[in-house]
Amino acid sequence: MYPEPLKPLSRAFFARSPRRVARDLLGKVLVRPSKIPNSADLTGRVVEVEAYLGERDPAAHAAAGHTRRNSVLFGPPGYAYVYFIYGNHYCLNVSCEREGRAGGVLFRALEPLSGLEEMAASRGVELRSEKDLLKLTRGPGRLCEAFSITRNRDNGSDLTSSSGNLWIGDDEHRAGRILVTPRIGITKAADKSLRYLLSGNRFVSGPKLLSRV
DNA sequence: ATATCGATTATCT
DNA sequence: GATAATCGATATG
Repeated sequence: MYPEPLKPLSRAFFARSPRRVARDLLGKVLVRPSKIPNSADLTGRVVEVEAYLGERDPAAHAAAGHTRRNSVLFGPPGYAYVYFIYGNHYCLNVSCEREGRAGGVLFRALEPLSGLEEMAASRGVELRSEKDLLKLTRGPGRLCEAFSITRNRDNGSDLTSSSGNLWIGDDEHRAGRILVTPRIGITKAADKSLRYLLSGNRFVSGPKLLSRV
């Protein structure tokens, strides 16, 4: 299934700028141990992320300063920041930088690898054709629903521990060509190019990249 | 194919 | 009271 066994990423991996963490997260694997006995863990390869820079980034939740909601972003690196948005969806980030300095990376899309049936059940979709795979983890709200990620369960959990119930692994997969574009779904600082994605991967969210005139 | 809009709630002004 | 790091449904070319 994987080129190499999955090894959790180190704390030091996340103790860097969100830009570098975001770029290096492409190709890594998000892991949710299955809650159903004897069934496959939920795993997906990271194919699209966005960097959020901290208090000086108007689009970042940290821009408002330290609040109860965003406190994970100001804590140590490698922890899950999960928030609820539009009354409907959760989004998953991982904290970066160091304690006291906010920064994070938003997971925008995964390529599902294992546990697809359980993901489909959580998403309420039927897997009839190849195209249905795109409904599982393409988009930040969708991937959270597929992995049953909620604020109550997952906000503040350590993503560097393979004994935790959500973590990020490295199987030494080589990421392909990386594209950098402006972030999407935001209104502030929408011009900054802080979205990183694997070129040509069909699980990347958003409109297809066309040559703009 | 792209465009617009409603859902539904935590958070902040 | 307004807004939001979204999604899915509906409308229209």
